This record gives sequence, C-alpha cells and structure tokens, in this order.
Amino acid sequence: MKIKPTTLNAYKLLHEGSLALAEVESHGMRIDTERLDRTINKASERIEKLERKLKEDDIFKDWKKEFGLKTSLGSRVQLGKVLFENLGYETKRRTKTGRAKTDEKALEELDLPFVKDYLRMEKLKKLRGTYLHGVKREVVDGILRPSFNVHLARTHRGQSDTPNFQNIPIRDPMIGKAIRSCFIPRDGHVLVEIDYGALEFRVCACFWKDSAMVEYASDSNKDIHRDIAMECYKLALGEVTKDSRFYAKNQFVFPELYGSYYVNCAKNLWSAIESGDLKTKQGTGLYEHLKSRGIKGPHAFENHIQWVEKELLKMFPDWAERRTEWWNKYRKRGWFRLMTGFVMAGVFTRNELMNFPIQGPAFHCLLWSLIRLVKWMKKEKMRSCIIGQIHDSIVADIHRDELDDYLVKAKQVMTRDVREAWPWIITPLEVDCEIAKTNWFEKREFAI
DNA sequence: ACAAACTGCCAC
DNA sequence: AAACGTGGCAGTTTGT
Repeated sequence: MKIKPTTLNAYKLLHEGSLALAEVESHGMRIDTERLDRTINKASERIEKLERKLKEDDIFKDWKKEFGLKTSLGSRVQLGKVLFENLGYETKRRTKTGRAKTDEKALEELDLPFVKDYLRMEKLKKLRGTYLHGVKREVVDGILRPSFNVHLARTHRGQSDTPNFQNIPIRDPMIGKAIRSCFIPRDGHVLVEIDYGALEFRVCACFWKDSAMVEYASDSNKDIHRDIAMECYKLALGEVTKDSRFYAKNQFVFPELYGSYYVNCAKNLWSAIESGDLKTKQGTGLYEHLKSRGIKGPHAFENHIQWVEKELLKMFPDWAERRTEWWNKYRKRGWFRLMTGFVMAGVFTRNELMNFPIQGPAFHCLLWSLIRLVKWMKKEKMRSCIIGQIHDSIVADIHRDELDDYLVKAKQVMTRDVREAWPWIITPLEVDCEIAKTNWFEKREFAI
C-alpha cells in the first residue's frame, strides 16, 4: 500500500500535525501517583481474594489433576480443556484453529460461579496490568506522556502508544473509575474534553453526498443512531436508552455503512437482547418488549433486521447506488483519493473501500483543529495546554482563568474554521464539551 | 532461547 | 460473491 499527499495542504496537515502532537506529548498529563499506587494495591487484594476462592472450587481441583505443576490460571487453553473436554460442557464457539473459545461470551453461557469469578478476576488483571501498571511504568515526576502518531494507521487515523491513551476503560464504571480517577488536572486547572458529535456519520454523508444522508446529518433534531434503535427494537421515541442507542450504532448503523449485512447484525443485536441488560427507558426488558410486538425469537428478529436494512437502503438511495460505482472505479484504477488530498494506491478489500475514505478524513478534521488550537495557545502564551487526542476528541488541561477563552476558541475552530478550510464538509459540525474539576472520571457535560 | 502467532479485551 | 473498520497490549502457545 502506498499513501501520498497530493496537495501541499495534505502534506502540511501531517507535518504540522506531527509537530503539534509532539507539543502535546511534551506537555503530558498529570497523574495522581499516590492514588494510582493505592488502586494497584486494592486491585491486587481483590485479585488475590478471587484467586483463593477459585482454588477452592472443585473445578480447579480437576484443573490441577489434569495439569499438575504446569497449572496456570492465566491459561485459557487449560481452562478450555477442563471445561469442554474433561467436564463435558458444550459450546459451538470455536477459535480459528478449531479450539473451543474461552472468551467472555462463551464462558458466560455456562452460567457457572467458578467461571463468573474467573472472568471477574481476569477483568481486574487487565485493569491492573494494561492500565494501572501501564500508566505507572511511564510516569515521570507525576507526568504521563503517551506517544501520538499520525503516520502508522492504515486509514490515516491517529494512533497512541506507551501507554495507549485512546483505549482507557470507560464503559464499565467500576473499572473506568479505578483508572480514570488517576488522571487529574494541574493545580488551578480543570480537564476539558471536547468531542465532535456524530463526526463519522457526518463525514460519511459528506463523502457519499447522499442528499438524504446530508440532510439527516444536518438536522440537530435527528439522530441516526437513535432513530435506527427505534426501528431495530420497535421502540417509541421516548423509549430509547443510551444503551439501546449504543448497540444500534455499533451493531447496525456502522456495520451496515462499512460492509456488514443483516444476518450478522441481527445475530449480534440479538445476543445483547438475550443477555437481558437492554431495557426500554421505562424498564421493560427488550426481549419481553419485542415478544409483545410479535418478535418471539432469533429467526423472527433476523427477518425484522432484514426489513430494517431495506429501510436503510431506501432512506439513503444515493449511498446504496454510489457504493458500487465507487468500488468499480477503484477496481479499474487501483487507487482512490481521500477528501483531504491523499491518494491511496494498492490492494484493498471492498469493505476497506467503504471505510477508509471516511475514517481517515474524520480524524483529519480533528487533527486540523488540534493544530490550530495548539498554535493559538502557544502564541497566546497560555498556561493551559492540550494533553491528548482520542480520534474525535481533544483533551486539555485548562487554567480556570482561561476556560472561557478556550471553549469559545475551540468551538470556533472545530465547527467553523475547519469548514472554511475544507469546503467538502457540506454538513454542519457540532461539538460536545465535558469538564472534570477533580479527575477524569468525574467529567460532566458542560454547555459552551 | 527467541520470535511470531494466537487469543482475548480495552477504546473509537 | 461476501459480509463493519482502525488501533495497543498482555499472556500463552507454537514455530524456528
């Protein structure tokens, strides 16, 4: 694969982007190292307690009998052998080498106390190893400086490592709190996180130039993920929760836009419904809800999702048509162009052709804004600084006296200036802001 | 003994 | 015909 900037501005974006991110790295983020140590100790205590409990279980006795001195709790191959061969539990799920899968989903189906404790222990180990120790290892004088690059991801997305600042847990509140509360503002500062609303869907509309999609992405009363959640789960407007919207977004809308189809979408959506975690806003389980609406099992649900897929294609007919044209054009030429001025040449799959023109330019909007803001803050000799970037959001450590200025400027740059620079952005852009006074976990929505 | 591959899980 | 995409990291297993 070969990627080339074909315009001076495209070249400048990466050059100046690298410089701006180097500046971001040099600022670094403040870490509450004492809290970090306390949290590591607490996690260790809980891990040890769970380990002791596991070792008293009969299943572990079998495990020990089978593997003797080689017994290792961290070995899922061993766990799989004990559960699915020795003890005779059954699973259809296989890894690509043919072994029984031992991931969270496969294990949860067993509904065994031993396995539940095992999964809880593994989650805590992940927290302690990847995140808590991952941060501790890299902190110098109370400051963490993750690397941010713009030249490594195939799609032109940004990337972060040592430690990866872009995958700090947030969805599990217990785990999220443990690690995020260790990220704190400097004295007299607050943490400010500004993210683009529905950036990827907006860029998607800009790329396909589907008039209905553009209209959809331009109307702040409309919300594609919420509206599709209503269709997928047969919900009324007031019944959609954050969770049901989340699943509609990540297991239907984006998958469909990037090349998946109703069978796989239905399968994934259904397993979330079956787990019982999803409810209407009024508290009815979605399983019961769908049953009362005539969808009684996975088969009926798949038919329903096939219908939703057809609706999506009807909603955005230009998109449906232009996908094929786009793919055929690439097949003829062997290369394609991003809206931000980069040419990508080489062998790509169909799904990559659907994804790359959107994922890269979406990040480029963020990068363009970040460059502007970093330059501005430097020029103004502000005490505040940008400390990180997460694909469609900018994290900053802002002095309280500079908060208003920063918010106004950030909104201006992110929603208006970038559109002036790039006329291909034919939808409005919106940003949401969160502020954390004590630590990153405590961030709260804040109206600019 | 070391490297690569595999598996799993965290984020957008 | 085929069936979302991008990343990092840890621990184990397999290959050289």
